[in-house]
Amino acid sequence: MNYWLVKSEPFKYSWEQFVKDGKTFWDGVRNYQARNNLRDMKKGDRALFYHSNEGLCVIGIAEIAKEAYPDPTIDDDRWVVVDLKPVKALKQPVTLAEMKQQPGLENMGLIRQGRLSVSALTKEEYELVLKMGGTKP
DNA sequence: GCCAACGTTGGC
DNA sequence: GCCAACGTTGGC
Repeated sequence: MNYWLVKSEPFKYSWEQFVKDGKTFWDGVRNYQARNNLRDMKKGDRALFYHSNEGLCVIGIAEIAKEAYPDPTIDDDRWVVVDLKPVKALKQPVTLAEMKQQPGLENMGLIRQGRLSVSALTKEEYELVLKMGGTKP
């Protein structure tokens, strides 16, 4: 099982909307590194759902429901999407500021390379963030 | 709204 | 294939 972190601007697609939809395909990735991460996702992997721009916090957990397939929204086979479904919200959102202060998270993709919209997490990082959010895996 | 970080593009 | 210019992202 692998662990990931995906970012979304709440204006564009919020956690609330995600929960309401029950499932979504993760499109709009136009960055090769992020794309490669998407391709590495396996069904059943877990991903933290992060709100950028507003909130600046990890707000919930998603699960990969379907592995990467060509982006249906554009005619360009360079880009792929994955299907995600919500698992649960964190009891307590974990903010970027908290994660920056947290020993053990200094190598997180989100902190080292803030602009990357899809990044990989280690199991330790993933579990630490959940713990900070008062949530059991 | 500003600015830093980073990726991409295009001229040579 | 290098590198400067430019565009985009996202935190502050």
